[in-house]
Amino acid sequence: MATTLENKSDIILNAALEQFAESGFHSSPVSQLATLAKVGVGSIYRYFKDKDELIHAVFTMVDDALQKAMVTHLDSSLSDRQQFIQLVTNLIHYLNARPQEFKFLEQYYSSPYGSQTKHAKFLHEDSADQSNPFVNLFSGSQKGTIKDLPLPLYLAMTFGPVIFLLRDSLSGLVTLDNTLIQQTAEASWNAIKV
Amino acid sequence: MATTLENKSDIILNAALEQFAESGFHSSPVSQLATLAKVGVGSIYRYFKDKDELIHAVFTMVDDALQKAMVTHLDSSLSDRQQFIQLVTNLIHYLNARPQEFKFLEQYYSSPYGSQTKHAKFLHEDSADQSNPFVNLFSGSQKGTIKDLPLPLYLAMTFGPVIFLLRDSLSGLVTLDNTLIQQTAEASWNAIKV
DNA sequence: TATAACGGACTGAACGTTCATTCCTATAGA
DNA sequence: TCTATAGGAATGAACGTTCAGTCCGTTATA
Repeated sequence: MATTLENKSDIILNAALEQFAESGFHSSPVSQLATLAKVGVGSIYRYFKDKDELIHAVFTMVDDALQKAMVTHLDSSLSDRQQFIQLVTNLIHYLNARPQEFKFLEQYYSSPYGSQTKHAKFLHEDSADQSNPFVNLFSGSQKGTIKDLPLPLYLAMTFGPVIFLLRDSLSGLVTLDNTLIQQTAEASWNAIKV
Repeated sequence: MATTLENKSDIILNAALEQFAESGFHSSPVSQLATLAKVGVGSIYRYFKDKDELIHAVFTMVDDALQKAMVTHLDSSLSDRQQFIQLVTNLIHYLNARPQEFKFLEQYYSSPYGSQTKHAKFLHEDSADQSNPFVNLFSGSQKGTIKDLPLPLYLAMTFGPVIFLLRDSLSGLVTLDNTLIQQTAEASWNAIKV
């Protein structure tokens, strides 16, 4: 028996991502999610307690993939500068190619759902995790390669501009070509380097 | 005869701002707005065609005030560096003191409502407006004080980090004291200066 | 001045619609 | 046949919007 390529729960999650990104949480009736997923309404409630749980599950799926994408090719043999630019570049390329994921995250974070979740990850437990290449990078201040600034400011200078640009790219105001991506990564680096 | 301090339309707008910031557009029934504004439901529909128009009107009110706040003390006798830092500082102080305005704007921009509106202002008509101190500032590349970069990147480096930090401040992850504000403004400046 | 009629601002109960969720029937696998 | 899974019509709650009636300041009349 051939196993289905995706199990039903994943089919629902991906349909939900598409619909949420397109129409927003509140203009995405469960009935419509069901139609898009080619599934009965009832089936959605077999896999997810309610619509809220479904939204959180989509977030987890999207966020996990993003975390992985961010740190690819980020090995510690590279200079701090190279690592930083790699990270920013990863982030832009990944999200710019995935407007649905980006729209979903934007919406999630600026809604009651994401207000708790947050990227608090970086500000708390992870800070102590020495195996996280991301955290290691920002300890560069001890090596004298980046300024000694509060962690939240590193994060703001790294992610803030990227998010802003991605928004503009998504709405067609900007074309995020390789030149612009490189300029962005370097400008951010200049903001925090010594 | 003493005129009322606020007319009814303003009372409704302010109540709506408060409620929207607190609960989001979709968890703010018109009936609740009416209660908060101490007004009958019907009165809201005397001043605004429907809920959508009310949301857009709140945006206009908030955005106008923000635009003004941003360019205070921004006269062209100051150096480009000083002007830039003044602008970023203005922005942070203003919005950090007004969580409702900030939450509302965040929500508005990442919703179907704001997807059209956008800050496209800066990218289009205003670009030619020589009297706008904001636009003048970014022409500094011709004077050799800031790098020659695409306008969208200036905007991203200016507003991106600020928005990111304000989010963290709002959720209590960061305290935006004067030191941090100054560090932020300077880091952004370093990103774009020659 | 005293009284009556007018008209626009205001109100909230009622309406129709939309939605999340439930529940019961149909189907497939063992 | 028995059990687990899927489906979608039915349900009831919540919402945006309407509108018939009320209120009250102003104007006209005597």
